[in-house]
Amino acid sequence: MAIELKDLTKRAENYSQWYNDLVVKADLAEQSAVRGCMVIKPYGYAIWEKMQHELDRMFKETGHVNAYFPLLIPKSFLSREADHVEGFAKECAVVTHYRLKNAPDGQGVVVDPEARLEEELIIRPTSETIIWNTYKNWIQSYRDLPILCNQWANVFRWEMRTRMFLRTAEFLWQEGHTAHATKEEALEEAVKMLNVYADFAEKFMAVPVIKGVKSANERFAGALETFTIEAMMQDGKALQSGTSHFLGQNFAKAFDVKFINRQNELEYVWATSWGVSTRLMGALIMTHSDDNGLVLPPRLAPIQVVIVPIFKNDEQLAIINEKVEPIVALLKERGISVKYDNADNKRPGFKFADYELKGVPVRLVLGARDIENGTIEVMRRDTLEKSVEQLEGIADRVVALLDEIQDNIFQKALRHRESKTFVANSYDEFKQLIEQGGFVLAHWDGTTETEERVKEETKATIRCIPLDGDTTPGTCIFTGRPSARRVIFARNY
RNA sequence: CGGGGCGUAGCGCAGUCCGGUUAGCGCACCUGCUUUGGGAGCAGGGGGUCGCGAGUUCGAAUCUCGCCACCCCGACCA
Repeated sequence: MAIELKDLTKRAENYSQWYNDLVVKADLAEQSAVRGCMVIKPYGYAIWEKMQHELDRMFKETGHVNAYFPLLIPKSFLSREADHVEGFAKECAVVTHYRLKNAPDGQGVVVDPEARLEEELIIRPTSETIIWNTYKNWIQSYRDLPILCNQWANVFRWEMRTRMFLRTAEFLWQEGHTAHATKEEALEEAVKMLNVYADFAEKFMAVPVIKGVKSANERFAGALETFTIEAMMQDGKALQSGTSHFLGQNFAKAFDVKFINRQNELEYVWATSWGVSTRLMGALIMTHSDDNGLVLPPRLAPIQVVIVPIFKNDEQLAIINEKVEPIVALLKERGISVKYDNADNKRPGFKFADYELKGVPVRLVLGARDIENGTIEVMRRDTLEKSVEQLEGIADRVVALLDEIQDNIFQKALRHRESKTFVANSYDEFKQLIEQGGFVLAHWDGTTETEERVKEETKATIRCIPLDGDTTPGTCIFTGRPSARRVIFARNY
């Protein structure tokens, strides 16, 4: 991990540069040889696994079950829903053949032209189509509803431009796909899952989010309504961190999924879909990290506590080992993931810097001095503050400290968002505020046309129409026409 | 897909303009000794199809053409 400390501040000035140079090297991910795809290294994957674990638990608590659907989708499926195909057609990878053969010139292999597929297959950019094609066979009666399935999978979108974690060609995600007997129930489901996402973001990732509805322009291809959670990164740009879609009967109609309702009438099924992806890793990194590296929320940190011994020889280490053992046991008892790094091939200073880079929330240091005094050094990653404390009862204080860190980084991110959230009452004011970065609350006349014009002129888009907050009507900053309420504008990733 | 940049050891780079000893430097790696409370010091050592393919030339990391990949800005998107 060849990170020059003196370079970090400099790198932080250019966020993307920092992001790639520091975070990628911090054992999280690296570009693979495949265009726009990423390798997530073990430490980074461990963070994703923690996220998966918590989300999966929350999905199950809300009555969902996991299933798995095929990676390859017949091309014709994509064209069934008009908006959907328009939204995804431009970024689909297509499988055309099923066999290779030895090259005629003996050099390597070539695609066997004899093995052309009758119908091309699309590598799923999202699974609505193949899932609804399957649901058709699962649903006959209102008694078969609702279907509340989630899938953990990879998807692939041939993006023109990729960005590590935020927009890779292949990414990991979960996609929930539900089927309901009534519109009300489907809408309720979409909102319920939005709330699950918001809870996860705030309680586990310690990332404050704004829940809202997307404007027609930013809506998911094929949805009637898209709900979103929007987070603000440290540079003031917005990041769409999760979406939940009310799909109406669009996919049911496209795939002819009908059911007999209680009145013995044939009716189309109502649908939702919702997803979060490895983009959340990007959100986590870009919300909390500092010049020393990652800052992970304790609830998602693969290693929550690291213990570093300071010793000059084996005898000293043996004494420290003895002291550390019960601490490790006590912490594990309390469900804390703890690593005791007593390797003698790296010096303490190196370990300190390394675990900071990896974002380990709490570091305990124990040396001969502490053994003598019955003390232990405690360092918290969020503030980098060190304190010397009594060894006695340290496990309980560490547990409390982890909670404190979790809360502190959330509050810090919240304060940051609040300090960069502005109200604009004129277009001039709006342009100036957008330029300095952050969320700008402004009145909008509700038209796609206005949104497009503002985007062209300022690069800012409507991130969402918030579900909560001020609903006082006013006049559009751009056209002066009536506006129902203020919406959030920002530049985004 | 348009504009710009870049590709040389695991990582970061110099060398390229103006072709010419054995392709360098820092970090990392290996060995030894000394060190160990904030990224250790000294000594020695290993590691390269210079992105790929053609071409020009007595000679190419260096010049020409083609291709590929990555980064940044746009358009597109989670």
